[in-house]
Amino acid sequence: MSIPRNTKAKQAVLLEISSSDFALSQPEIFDRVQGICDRVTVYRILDRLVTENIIHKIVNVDGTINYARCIRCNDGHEHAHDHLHFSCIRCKKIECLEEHLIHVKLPDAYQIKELFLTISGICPSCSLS
Amino acid sequence: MSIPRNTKAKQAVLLEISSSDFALSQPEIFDRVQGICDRVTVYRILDRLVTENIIHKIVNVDGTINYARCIRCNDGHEHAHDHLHFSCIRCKKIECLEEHLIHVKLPDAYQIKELFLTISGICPSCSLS
DNA sequence: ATATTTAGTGCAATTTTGTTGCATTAAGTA
DNA sequence: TACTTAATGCAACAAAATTGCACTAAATAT
Repeated sequence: MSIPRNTKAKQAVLLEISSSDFALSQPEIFDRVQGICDRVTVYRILDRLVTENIIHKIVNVDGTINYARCIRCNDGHEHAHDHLHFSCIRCKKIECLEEHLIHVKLPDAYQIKELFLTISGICPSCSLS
Repeated sequence: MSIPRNTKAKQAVLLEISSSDFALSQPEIFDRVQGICDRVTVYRILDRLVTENIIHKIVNVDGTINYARCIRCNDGHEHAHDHLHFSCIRCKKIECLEEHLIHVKLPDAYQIKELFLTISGICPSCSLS
């Protein structure tokens, strides 16, 4: 297995994801690192960060893919994604609600790898306006 | 509001979805009704079937969108999607596990509309091989 | 500090997926 | 059988993601 390098583009992408309080899509990330690198590079960096267990991939209820830094991903260890995501249908933002862990019991024949619970609705800040 | 018509293409699409025991993607559906109608027509039929509450849209953990006939959708009534989907990472099939209903309590500021719980892993038939 | 190795990048081309406009067709009803 | 308009086909377009390949630059060794 190859040794990952800490490039300027990778740092910039990770910084944007880390400093956002909601999950970002590839176009949003590319927009925020404008000038730093190519569009294709953003795709490749995101793929690598996911396989390195540094960020995780969240699919919105409309099918758009978003990326967020997972609190428990910081150590780069293998882990299960077993918490809740809230997907606002108004502002389209996705929040990780880490405190809500999920436990589901299925028949033994099912080998569970990850849990993805996404709740769609109106988020608190959109509820106000 | 316009009155939906029961066209040959619509029937064919619905038949494929109904007779499959796992959720199908647009390309898979188009493949199975090959010759019956255009690619664009399949997109439009799927959209209509979703708004008519006859089928429902499930987003896979890899972002691909799949369509399935929901047991409780048969009457065409408005309803919440609050059951579990199992997404096999090997065969890529999605199963609806209707018997597992989910109840989550969030702070009042969150207005919940729909719940999407998708569990990824290896399905029983892939476990055997 | 310089050379070496190869992970990472940029660019162009391509593929896949989904959308839109408009003329034509056909399902349901009168 | 004629009429209304929902639905379709086709072509063009747009967006999103992927691939190949030559080139660049991190990280390490010298």
